[in-house]
This record gives sequence, structure tokens and C-alpha cells, in this order.
Amino acid sequence: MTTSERLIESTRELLWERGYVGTSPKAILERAGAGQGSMYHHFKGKPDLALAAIRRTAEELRAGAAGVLHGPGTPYERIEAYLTREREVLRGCPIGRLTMDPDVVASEELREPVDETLDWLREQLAGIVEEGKEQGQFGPELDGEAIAATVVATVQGGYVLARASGSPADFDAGVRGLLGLLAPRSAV
Amino acid sequence: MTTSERLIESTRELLWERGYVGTSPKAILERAGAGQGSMYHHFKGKPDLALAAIRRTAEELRAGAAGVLHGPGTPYERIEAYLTREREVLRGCPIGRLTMDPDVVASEELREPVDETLDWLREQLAGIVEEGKEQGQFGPELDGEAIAATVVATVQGGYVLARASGSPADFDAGVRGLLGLLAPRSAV
DNA sequence: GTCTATACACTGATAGAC
DNA sequence: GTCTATCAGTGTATAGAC
Repeated sequence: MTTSERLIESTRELLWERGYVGTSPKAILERAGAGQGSMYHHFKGKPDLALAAIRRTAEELRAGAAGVLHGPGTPYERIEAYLTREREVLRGCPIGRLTMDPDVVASEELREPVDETLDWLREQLAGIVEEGKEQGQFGPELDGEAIAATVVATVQGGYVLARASGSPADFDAGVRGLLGLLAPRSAV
Repeated sequence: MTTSERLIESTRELLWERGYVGTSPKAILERAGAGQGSMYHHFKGKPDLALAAIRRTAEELRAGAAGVLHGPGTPYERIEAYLTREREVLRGCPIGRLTMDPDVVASEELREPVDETLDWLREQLAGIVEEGKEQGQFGPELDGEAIAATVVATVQGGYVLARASGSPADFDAGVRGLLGLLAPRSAV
């Protein structure tokens, strides 16, 4: 792996663990096994390196979610697969958590990939809900975009519950509640 | 207001705006108009002051939520009132956001009031759902504790969506989706 | 109780040698 | 490309004067 790659990967890990404000260039360099000079040669500074790291994490998240959302199964099953997907719950969402970082939200550039990712996720889910409505699996009264927002919010909020208690089961409880509400009548 | 009070209030504001990692004693002192000595006279240090601030914020949150949850109305209406309650959405949840702070989660003491508050909230909501089931407003298949987790998660995740896009409407979309799913059949 | 002075490691960045 | 040296400012805490 090149030094530049190692810097990006180390930054991704630290952003996930400690957020942007809690991550120092020094910590990144130690983890990457590089000196100050390397970082400032490849990147303009901390924000520039963080941007590269966030963009890569966003891409990875989208790719992973797309695999589940556009996989096999009925609309309900695909939403269920997304919600019950294996996650490192106690680590939180590597993208969603950045919204609680004051310096990320304050920077148009750093916030952009975060916004784009969550937006993309909601679009995919909204499409699946509409598909389910056409197939009669979901009632016509459901608002695809609103349900999509609820699904994403339940996941993001599930991380909050789990990290507060230290127990992944609290994430699962939120998901279980939502799936119960979404379940096609015939399946209840 | 006493100096000690000003320190706690300043800390509460900064923890909400910038989180624990992003808040320095220096910033607290400047906002409170106090010197170093005052802070270390009244508190053992940053964690001790933060604990006092978090506890107070937690109490306030509980009191506010209790007013809505145990107010007038049917179980559904009270959950609706909680979900659509006026919030400073873009500021995020002053308690929930702390779960994304590595130093808060790493400290048993600092995490405790956060955990306790979200737990209390879920208990109240679970009780209301059970009440609604007894009254026939909610179907008997609903799991009160799971629905409660979903409700709290939707709120916490709604903050994430809104802060990502910079638009409170995204919080509202998640809430609207959940309310649509929760609505008693007769009300649809 | 409150203040200033002091301490020392860390933050984020630049300069320049190799 | 990568390293070390250096820097002004900040983070967190202690000491001691008033």
C-alpha cells in the first residue's frame, strides 16, 4: 500500500472511532507509520485528507447497501435485509456520525459527501417502497419518501440507542419495531 | 447567577454545539466570563464539570418529554405530540449526540446519564403503546418495547438526516413516515 | 472564591535537508 | 517522496497571590 493510501485508511479508521474533531494529524501519522512531511506532500492539510477519507467511506457504504437493496427478494424482504444486515453496531455509522461533528457540518465540502450518501440511500428505499405499492405488498396510503426517511432514521437512531446502552440489542429492538409496522398484512 | 451556575450553563451550551471532545475548558471559561481558578475551585476538572452539565440537560429533557407524553389525549395522540413537538432540529439532540463522542462513551460516569435518559424515554413510550393496545387503538401484535425503540430511534435518526442536509424538513419526513405506519386503522 | 502565572504536552502547519 | 526541525497557538491542569 502506498503512503498516500495508508494515510487515507488510517484517517478513515480514526474518523469512525473518534470523529473529525477528535482526530489529530499526529494520530493519523502514527497509525499510518508516516512522518509529517508525507501528509503535507500528498494532502493540503487535515480537511483535505479527511475529505478523501470521507469520500471513500461514502462510496463503500453505497456499494454495500446497493448489494442488499438491489438484491433478490420482494420489496419488503429487501428492506428487511437492509435493516437486519450485519453491522458493527457499537461502532456507529461511519457516515451518519459525522453529522454530529461541528467542523464537518460547518464545512460545505466535508458535509457534501455525507448528505449525498444519506440522500442516495433514501432515494433507493423510496423506489423500493413505490415498487411494493405497485405490487400490492404495501398499502397505497404509504408515502415512499417518508417511509424511506423513517427507515434510514431508525437505523441512524438505532446506533444512538445501542451506543448509549452499550448493547447492540437496542439497535435490533428499533429495527424489530419498524419491521412489525411495515410487515405486509398477509405476513402478520 | 453564581459563577458555578454560569460554568454549568456555558458547558451545557458548548456540549450541545460542539460535543465533549470539541469543547475546551478555555472556551467554557470565556463564555462564562470566569477565570481558570473558578472552574478548578468548583469542579475537579473538565469531566466533572461536563458530568454536572449533562445531568442537568438530561433532567430538563425528561421533564419536557414527560409534559407531552403524560399530557392529554389518546395514546396515539400523545406519541404524535411527542414526535411533532417543537424542536431545534438542526442543533441535534443535546443528549443523543453525546453517544457519538468517543470520550463520553468511554467513560462509565459520563455515559450513565445519557443511557438512563434514553432508557427512561423508551419505558414511557412502551407504557403508552401498551395502554393503546388495551384500549384497542393499537393492534395486539405490536411489541410496546420495540415500538418505543423505533420511536426514539426515528427521532434520533431524524436529527442525523436534518443535519446532513441542513434541512429540518428531513426530520419531519421521518416522523411523518412513522406516524403513517402507527396510525390506527380507523384514522387512515 | 476568584484571579493571574506557570507548566507541559499536543495541534496543525511550514521549512528545508536528504 | 519522506524525514526532522521548528513554530505559534491551544488544551488541561497546578500554584499561589489576593
